[in-house]
Amino acid sequence: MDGFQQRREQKKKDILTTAHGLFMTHGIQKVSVAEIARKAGVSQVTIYNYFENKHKLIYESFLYYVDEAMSEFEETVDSDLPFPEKIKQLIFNKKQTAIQIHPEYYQYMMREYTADQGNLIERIYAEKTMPILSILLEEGRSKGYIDPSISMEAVLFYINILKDAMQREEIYEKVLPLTEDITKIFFYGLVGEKRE
Amino acid sequence: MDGFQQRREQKKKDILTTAHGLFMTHGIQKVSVAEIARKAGVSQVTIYNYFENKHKLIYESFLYYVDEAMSEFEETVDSDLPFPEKIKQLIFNKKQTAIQIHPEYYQYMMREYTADQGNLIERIYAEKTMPILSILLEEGRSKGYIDPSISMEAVLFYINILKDAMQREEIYEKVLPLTEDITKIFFYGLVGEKRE
Amino acid sequence: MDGFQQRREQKKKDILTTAHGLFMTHGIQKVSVAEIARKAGVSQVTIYNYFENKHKLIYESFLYYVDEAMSEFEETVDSDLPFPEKIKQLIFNKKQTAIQIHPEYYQYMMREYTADQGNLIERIYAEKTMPILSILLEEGRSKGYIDPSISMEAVLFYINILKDAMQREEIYEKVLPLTEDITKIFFYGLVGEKRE
Amino acid sequence: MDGFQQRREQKKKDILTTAHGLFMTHGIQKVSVAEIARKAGVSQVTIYNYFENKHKLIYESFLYYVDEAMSEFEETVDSDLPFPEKIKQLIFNKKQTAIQIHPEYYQYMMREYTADQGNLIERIYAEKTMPILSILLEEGRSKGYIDPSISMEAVLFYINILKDAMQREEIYEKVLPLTEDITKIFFYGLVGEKRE
DNA sequence: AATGAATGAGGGTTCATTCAT
DNA sequence: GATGAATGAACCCTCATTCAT
Repeated sequence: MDGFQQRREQKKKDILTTAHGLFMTHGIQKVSVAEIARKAGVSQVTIYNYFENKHKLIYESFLYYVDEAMSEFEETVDSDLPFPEKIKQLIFNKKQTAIQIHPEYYQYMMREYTADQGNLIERIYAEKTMPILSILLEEGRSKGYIDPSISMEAVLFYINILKDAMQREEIYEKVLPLTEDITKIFFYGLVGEKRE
Repeated sequence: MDGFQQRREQKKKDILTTAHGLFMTHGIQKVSVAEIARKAGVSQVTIYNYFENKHKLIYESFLYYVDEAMSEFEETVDSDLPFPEKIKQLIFNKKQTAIQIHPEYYQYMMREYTADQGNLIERIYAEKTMPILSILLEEGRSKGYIDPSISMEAVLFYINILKDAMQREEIYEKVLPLTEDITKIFFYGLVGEKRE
Repeated sequence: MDGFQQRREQKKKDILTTAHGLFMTHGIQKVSVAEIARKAGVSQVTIYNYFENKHKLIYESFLYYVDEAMSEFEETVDSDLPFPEKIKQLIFNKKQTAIQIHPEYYQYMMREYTADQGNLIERIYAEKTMPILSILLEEGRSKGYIDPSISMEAVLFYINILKDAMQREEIYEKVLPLTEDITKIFFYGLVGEKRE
Repeated sequence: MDGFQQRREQKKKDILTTAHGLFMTHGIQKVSVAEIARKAGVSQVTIYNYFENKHKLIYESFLYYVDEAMSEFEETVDSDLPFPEKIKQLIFNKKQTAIQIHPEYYQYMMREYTADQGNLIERIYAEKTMPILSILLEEGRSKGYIDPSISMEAVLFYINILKDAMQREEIYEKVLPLTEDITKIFFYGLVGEKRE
């Protein structure tokens, strides 16, 4: 990739992250292309040169974000933390964008891509999330942390919704003090750990 | 309330439910006042006569929805189902709007009312959800279903996120077969029910 | 039709004629909706309230124009001028919009409506122009002005292209002095009237 | 002209014909410089290097087209076909771009060059079309095909409008079966050839 | 109280044209 | 001389809101 290509790629990335940031803060529909352009320091038309559509921009910004999320996710799973720590990190580590698709995007993608690429999201889960996750859960099972009768899907579901909740600033702040309780419930359930 | 007032109230309710329905299906920002007016069979101006703003309309539509949700919630709690059934119903009964505030509204409210009424949602939780929920959880504790060392907030949190997930059509469909597993995890955790 | 309707109808007509006028002078694509609005003394949005689209506006403006043209045409045919005079009037009377569809519209309609309503224009010819014209030509034949072996289509074709040419300001001016010659050719051809 | 110049000239011609082709198919205003560049396989800027303006490009493309038309026209006139055949060919030979200026250009030129070069078109007629045509018509007269009392302008006018009509695909197709009738009218008029 | 009509402001998108390499 | 990148201006269109009846 030569200098041209590189600068182009860089600028594209700049626009993408600017857009993504704005989308996350103000929602997708409320952010105008003009605003993105202003904040990214380029002309509106430049954005169109790179992305053709607002739609496409959202789409690519979404993919970009998914990619980032996935590599972070993989990193955690591959790390040599003890299993419960990995789980905790997955759920509570705010920096981690991972696993879960942010509701803002989710809703947008669902609304706009129902027929065609609605399965896009399913594909991402099937091809990216699940494979990595299954490694993690296998580890959990083999080390006796996970009831083997429980399906992987159900576990993923819980991790997802927990992660999802943590993504929301307001919730995150409020439940941070509850970290211990939440983890406890996750591992031992409402009934609690009362084997003697 | 005389006939006039009644008809007025009725019309207001009509507009409210029409609006709410559209908001849930197409998102809040995508629904125009004109569309609501058309579907409710009134003029746009009538909507303004009743609600002053699109903002206010959303706001009232939100409150209306919360109220409905709460009475349904209360009903379940007050019923004489066994405790685990109540929990299941809370989480999986699709008809139940209850407890949880729909993400669409949530996001909107958060975005628009940050400073002022951001606490509105907190107030709803504090004044409506929690009191009812605490009754339910007290029952759970007294009947030995809940580890007493776990905070009510944490339990509410779980119920909330589970409920929240169930609100999303796509998720609901996919996890319905997982009902048993999900309940199991909720009561006994990842580790599973393996006492002595 | 009550007062409301009437005023509405009138305003619609105003916009229509304004638009038509501008289209004729500056071409269709060069005229912006904003310009029409300005010249018609209404807001741009009002135009959209009435016509939904620039496309639709053009379309209706086209139909409006065709209608006008047809009634003028009919009037001439029904008048009690002698046959050659009718022909002359048809061809040279500038006020007459008649018969022929203006090239500007023609091209636009053709370009945009190829598949669907491309036949729209043909339909207009078939259902409106031809019936009236056939009356005229029948008269011409019966009075010995027209060689009966010549097809009606061929005559219509000539009238059309002559009329068409007259619609163009620049040509009209230049050929007005040629009126006699042109008529002569039309009736007696290049070879001229040199019988016996 | 050296190799450089030649290649330059060739590229210019390529752009010109590409542009001309697109103009004829989609209209002048609807074709963007970007589209021409893409189809001609050059950069947009290259087009600007050669033509300075879209305007100028149109203009040159117009001249290019006129030149071609004229040489074809001349060829026909100079050929040794019998006079009526020449006329027929002039009118009906589709390949012939000749004499007549295509309405698309005509309108555009008229609209943009009204004051200044509006006479450009007149000049073309005066300096190019008429001289050639007059040769043809002289031939027609001398051979008894043309009533000498008819002005050359009037004849040119007829040929023009006939040619013009033939340029329009839709019309061409429809009147091709009428060839004989149209020619007949052209030579003998409506009244028909009824000398005994 | 209710409506049809009207509007200012703003959003996405396209285009002819210029800049920098 | 040729190109990829960038842009200001303009265009079509939508929307929440107000006016007049």
